[in-house]
This record gives sequence, structure tokens and C-alpha cells, in this order.
Amino acid sequence: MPELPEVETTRRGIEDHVVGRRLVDWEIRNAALRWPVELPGELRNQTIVRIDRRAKYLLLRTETGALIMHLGMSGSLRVVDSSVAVRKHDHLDLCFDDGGILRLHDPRRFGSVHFQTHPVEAHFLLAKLGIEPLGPDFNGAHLKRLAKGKRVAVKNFLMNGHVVVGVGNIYANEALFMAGIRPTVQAQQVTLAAYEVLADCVRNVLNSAIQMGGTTLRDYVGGSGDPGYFKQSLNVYGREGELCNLCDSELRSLRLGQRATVYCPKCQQSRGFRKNEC
DNA sequence: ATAGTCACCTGAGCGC
DNA sequence: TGCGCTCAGGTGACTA
Repeated sequence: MPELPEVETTRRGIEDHVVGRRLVDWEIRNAALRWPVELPGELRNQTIVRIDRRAKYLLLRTETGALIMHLGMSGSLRVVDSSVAVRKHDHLDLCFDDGGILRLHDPRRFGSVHFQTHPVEAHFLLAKLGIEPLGPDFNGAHLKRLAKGKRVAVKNFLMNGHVVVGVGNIYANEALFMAGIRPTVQAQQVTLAAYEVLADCVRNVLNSAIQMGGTTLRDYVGGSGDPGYFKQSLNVYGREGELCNLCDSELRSLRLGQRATVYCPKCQQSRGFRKNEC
């Protein structure tokens, strides 16, 4: 569920309710997330000084480190008060001094929660991450340089967290459509010019989704409890068999790296000859 | 080093 | 209504 825009939407939705609050207690109802949840005693009574996002991780920074949270495939966070009934799959409550509770809901339990003392970025989940797609260093030259010698499909390349973080299946499909690049082309075959277009498209599709509050699929709900509206503007994801919004060709699907891949056979001819509405 | 597969887990949707 | 199957937004670990 949560891809980068959903995580960023969550970050924005919870930050005003959490930053500046002191974490007075917590309740772990089910510690069996992707890694066992164990929060150290030193975390108690620390104040959340800032919430950052790195890739799809939320970093709730405290005086001595940070809570590192990942929402996996099905996770969501909501700020509630103690009167709100606990639902199935509400695995963790973080309880603050103002009575607010940050509640983690995650049916599939692919998410994770760790506490890491300074330096937070040394944590094993953060140490090897690639660059941020919305940061200043993400551009066509970066992609072209890392693609050298890579025969893997460009879609898989784009979803590789060592290359660029935060581009999940939905937005990889969408960005390749907008750039007019066939998802199956070898990464090394894509030209620098096409990678420059692709980098722009990745940025644009992520920013657009953030502005609309993320993509609502199944049970995703942002931190504010409001659903996202980006799903309505998806061009290819989930639309196999339907008609291309640009040329009326029938969208085709295949599987790449066991993930659903949808593309327009006409608009995405090859390595990116044309720039679609990006 | 690279590329491909597997695993973790629950729930929704489908055909029968 | 139920059973069995496939699929789903992620990603570290494992294998050739």
C-alpha cells in the first residue's frame, strides 16, 4: 500500500499531533511484525522533536535517536484518543503526554518498528538506501551512470532501492508510461535523454500523488483519516485491458519480477522516443 | 557483482 | 455458504 506518497501523506498527517509531545507509554499488542518489535526503556519520556521520511521509512526523532517505522504493504498510522476502540490488527499504540495515541494498524504485518540511537542513519535498514527521488541529486545522469552494464528490465531497475528509493510498483508503472519507455527494455539500453525524461516523470508523478494525498487502494488511509484521491488519475496501473488515455490503444499487462506491469504498446514503444504528458 | 526467486502474512475476489 | 485458488501497495535474504 503505502508507496512514498502515502508515507509522506502520513508523515504530514501525524506530525502536528506528535511533534513536541512526550512519549509516556506504549502498548505492543502484537510484536510479530517483520522483525520483532522491542522498544527500549530509555525511549520512555522522550519527546518527538521531528518527523522525517527517508525512502518509505518514517523517522520519529527523539533526543537520543529515532523510532524507525515502515508500513509494509498494508500498514497505516492514525492519531486517536483513548476512547477509540482498538480494531483487529492494531498492533502498537504510542501514547503521548497530551492523551493522543499514535496507533499502528497493519493486517499483513510486513511493516516494522525499531528504535535506533544516534547516528540513526547507521541502522541496517537505512544504511544502504539509494538516493531520494525528490532530492537534488536524482536526475537522468544518475540513472544512466548506475544503469551501465545492467541488463535487468528498466522497471526492475527503477524499483531497486539501491538505485533510487521510494518508487514502488504503482509509480514505476506510471512514470514509465509518462516517459514513454517500455518497462521491459534493458536498463543499459535506455538513453541518457530518456533517463532525463524518466527522472522528471518520477518526480512529477510522486509530487502529484502527494498533492492529492496518495493513492487509495483497498484499506489505505492517511494519518488524518482521509483517503487519497490519486487513484483517479492513474494512467496504467490496474487498467490492463482498458484503453490508453492518450491514444486509445488497449493497455497490455505482463509480469516483471513477479509484479504486475501495465503499459501502452503504442505510447511506450521502446527506450523513450516521446515524452507523454509528464 | 548481477539477476532471479522466495519468504513473511492477511484479506479480497473469483470460479465452482 | 464454503472451499480453494490467485492476487495485492514492500523488501531483505537467499540462490545460481
